[in-house]
Amino acid sequence: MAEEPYSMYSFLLDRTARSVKQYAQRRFKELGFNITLDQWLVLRRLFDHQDLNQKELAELIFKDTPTLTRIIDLLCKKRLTKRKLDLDDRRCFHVALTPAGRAKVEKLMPQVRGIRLKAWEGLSVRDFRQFKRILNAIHLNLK
Amino acid sequence: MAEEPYSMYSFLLDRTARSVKQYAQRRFKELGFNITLDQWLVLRRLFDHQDLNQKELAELIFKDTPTLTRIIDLLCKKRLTKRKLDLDDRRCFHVALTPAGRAKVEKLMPQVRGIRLKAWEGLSVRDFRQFKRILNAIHLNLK
DNA sequence: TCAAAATAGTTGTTATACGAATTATTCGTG
DNA sequence: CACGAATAATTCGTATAACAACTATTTTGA
Repeated sequence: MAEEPYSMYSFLLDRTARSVKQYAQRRFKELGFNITLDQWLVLRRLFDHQDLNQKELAELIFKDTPTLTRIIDLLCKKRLTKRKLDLDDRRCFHVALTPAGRAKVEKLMPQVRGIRLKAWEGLSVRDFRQFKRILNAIHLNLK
Repeated sequence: MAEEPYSMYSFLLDRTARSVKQYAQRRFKELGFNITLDQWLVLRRLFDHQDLNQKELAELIFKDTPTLTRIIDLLCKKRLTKRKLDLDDRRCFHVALTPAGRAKVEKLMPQVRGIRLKAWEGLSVRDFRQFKRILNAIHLNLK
């Protein structure tokens, strides 16, 4: 667009984000992971941080609480996570991996790294720094 | 993550894409546009290219045909677009703006530009070129 | 020419996205 | 202490996202 140099950024951003998600989802399916990418994000965070409540978890992965509730519902149905009532604050649940959930993260972690790296082929660490800086700047502009 | 320099790119990408969409959606609502951002994308393309069929339109905005069908359904219900049967190929519909749809695009265009530019505050044309290059590279890696 | 393949669009299912409203509980302040 | 405000989680409604299956046409290739 001649009169508007930035006009396509939001389209490119959205398109590429969906490409990445779609590719990962397809590979997850081909490899028989039996979880979605968003479910993976939750499992991965729980692997590093045990005993988060849903609010904290939602903030970590930048999703709202209704969305997180449903992801946790699905993960609990798959017996990969469990909810534990916080006796000090009975409004909260603490979410934790089950042994099966922990085993799943350990098993999938190297494969997920491979899937993620595919997108970055031919790009450098320097590119990554630029990319990160710009994405963060956009995000902060809209806070 | 120490062992994996690129590990957060997909998270940042997805988070920022959602920030942008969410911000635009909020402003659309505040300004009483009464359409979604995705519906806007369709209207905007139809403004430049009359008489596309749904397949062509889907490719332009990088969505699949079921998703586009549903967006067009909503736009037709709002009387902003109409479907016209192609007599040469009766599998196709041509989609066009109604007069109300065209008027809406003309009215909203400058406001949408303002919304879009908010995200880019403090960033340069040079940043945009980098950003575009990297997004396109990722997208092409996953084709 | 005519049956198989390809194509445009729709419908169904599952999951995510987001705002609004609701419930249960806890906090803050008078 | 009490009561209204704030908070954590859930539920609801609508829209998008992806994929599979389906219908109706058109194209193809033997």
